[in-house]
Amino acid sequence: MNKKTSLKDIAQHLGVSTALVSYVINNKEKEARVGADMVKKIRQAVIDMNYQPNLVAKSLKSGQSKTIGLIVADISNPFFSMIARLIEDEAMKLGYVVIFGSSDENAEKSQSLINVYLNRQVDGFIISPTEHTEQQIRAIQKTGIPVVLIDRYFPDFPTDSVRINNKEISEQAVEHLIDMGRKHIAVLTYKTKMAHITDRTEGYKQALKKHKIKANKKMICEASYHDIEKDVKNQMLNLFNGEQKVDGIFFATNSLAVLGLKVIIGLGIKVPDELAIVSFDQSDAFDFFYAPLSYVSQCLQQLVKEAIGLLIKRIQQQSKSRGCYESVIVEAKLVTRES
Amino acid sequence: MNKKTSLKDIAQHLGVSTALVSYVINNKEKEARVGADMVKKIRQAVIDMNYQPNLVAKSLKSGQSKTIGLIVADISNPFFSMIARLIEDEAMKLGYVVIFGSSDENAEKSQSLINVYLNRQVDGFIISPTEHTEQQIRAIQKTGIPVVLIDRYFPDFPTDSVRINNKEISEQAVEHLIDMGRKHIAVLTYKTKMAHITDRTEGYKQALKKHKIKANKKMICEASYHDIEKDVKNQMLNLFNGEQKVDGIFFATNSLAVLGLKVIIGLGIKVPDELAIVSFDQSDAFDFFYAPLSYVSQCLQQLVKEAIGLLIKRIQQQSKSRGCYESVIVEAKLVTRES
DNA sequence: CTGAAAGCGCTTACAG
DNA sequence: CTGAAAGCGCTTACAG
Repeated sequence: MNKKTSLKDIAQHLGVSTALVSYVINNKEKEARVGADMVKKIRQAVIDMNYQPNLVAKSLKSGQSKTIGLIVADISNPFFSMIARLIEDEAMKLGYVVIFGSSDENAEKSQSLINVYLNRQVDGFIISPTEHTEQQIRAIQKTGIPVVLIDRYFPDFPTDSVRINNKEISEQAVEHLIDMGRKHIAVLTYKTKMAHITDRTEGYKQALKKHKIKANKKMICEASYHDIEKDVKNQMLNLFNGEQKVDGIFFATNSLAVLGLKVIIGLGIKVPDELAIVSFDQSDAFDFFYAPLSYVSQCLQQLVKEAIGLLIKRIQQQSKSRGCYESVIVEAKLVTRES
Repeated sequence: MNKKTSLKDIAQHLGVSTALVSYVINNKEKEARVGADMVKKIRQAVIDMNYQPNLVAKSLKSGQSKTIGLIVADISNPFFSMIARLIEDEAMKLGYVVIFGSSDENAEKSQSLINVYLNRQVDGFIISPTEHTEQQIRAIQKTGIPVVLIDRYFPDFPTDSVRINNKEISEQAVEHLIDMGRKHIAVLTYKTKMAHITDRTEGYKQALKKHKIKANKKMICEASYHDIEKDVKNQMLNLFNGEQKVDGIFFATNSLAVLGLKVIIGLGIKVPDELAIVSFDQSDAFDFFYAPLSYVSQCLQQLVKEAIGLLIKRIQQQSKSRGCYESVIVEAKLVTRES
């Protein structure tokens, strides 16, 4: 358990002040005009004594923890774990470490995660927020610690955010179904007020409108986050067992698509003959479906890159440019396949 | 950007020493015999001034960062992201935060993650290690910081570790295939020396031996981590296009199973008529396969619970019991379905 | 019951 | 070119 060697240990060992050692370690020997032989001696001692800086002390002194706090709905959801992975890579490159937490679509959990992160002095937040957390985000902003929303956002609320063009791409997706000759198109979405989802429903409506297809409330199926399996099942069964014909469906997320597809398989509905499908995002599962699904492809890599870029920029400019926020929209694209 | 209020601010505001405030905040007013009205005044000020402790300073002083460093092969792999999620939940409950990193089966990345975590003074490590990292683990142990291996382990190397009974459950899985009347059973596994995988191949061999089925090297297919898609494809095509009959296959992980199944589907092989299958772990994808797969189910929840439990125990007993390590084996079970 | 002070490991103006 | 010293925000023996 040989205690870790500190700056002081090296200084004592060499009979010099800690200041010298600190300068050399941080490669500031130039600025501090440390003697060349002193530099050599110190560098050697650093190696000999296997010195490892205590980053906690450094953080306390510098006020920078070099830590990013990540909050998503659920890190075990493939969509978010992929985002987490990409954030990790980008952050590491820049000398940051990522701490993560899952809010489970629960505003209280979100708040408690934020509190923990604040107390731990994270340098910045990347959050995919949950309903009713506007004030939490606002509170972070007030502290002056940068926060960038990713994927999800609040349209009436000024924040830095990075997301895709949900509405437009959804419109395109549904238009694709219409182009394939479908006229009775349903959508399966979440029961939520979050804009990234309602935008998708909006896009759906707009596509119908554009092509003069009358919207029908029954064709809009909503599942709650908390009872998703049961809800999807019920909604889908209602939809396909109703008197209303359905020959196309748009899934607003891949989790919904995975569950929805199961029902479709269970009902023995033939894709694409009886039903054409477009989904959001990819899933391993889709590859096992006999008709490869058409889907909306978001470039998560780019999404993350923009988010980290923006966050780091904010961290560096600090307190300046308060109250001036940026929205980055990454273009998603439609990949059409057999479904 | 109203600077955060510190202990000192409160003390000054009240005209008392920081010691008092510290005691009250940490609920040590009893031990320190702080006056009741003083306690009241301080508690009020803490609320009024919206005091939030600086955990970095606390860490520096206490030597405890209340942080756990998690290293897995790839956080975006569903197996690991599920583990991450469970670790997060357990850790949070205990007041710990988790920082994560992906080693990509690369010893150098693993080392650099470990270094970063050490410098950041994590209180403990949970690692699913990569090949050739024994010495890295050893080095952590030497520092006195607890490390628990999860899922993967080094058989000839003393560490705390939590894992399943890979060999026995694999033997059972293959025996199940034999019980179903299969005699020409292949295994698809990784090309690695890591014991959690080789144990599975051993279990396979043992099952054959027990039932007096001659082993055949050609039936053991290995894919490398780094070229998994191509390797699986080639190996599987070789296997099924060879003159050797194959009527059963055991997939050593779910990633392998997902890729392997695609080939099987591509070749139009009928499951279970022509080929019986047992896989490791679950996947969303399997639900879309026409014959629900039999699989080995590991209880990740329990795995994580044991791992965190062991880690916390080590953290608490600190330096004591050096060189004495524990291996916890969680029993996996075989779930048999149609395949 | 309360305060003054040292110290965790580091950085950085300021002297000399 | 180098050292002494203050300070980041906290805790905790030690006096009184």
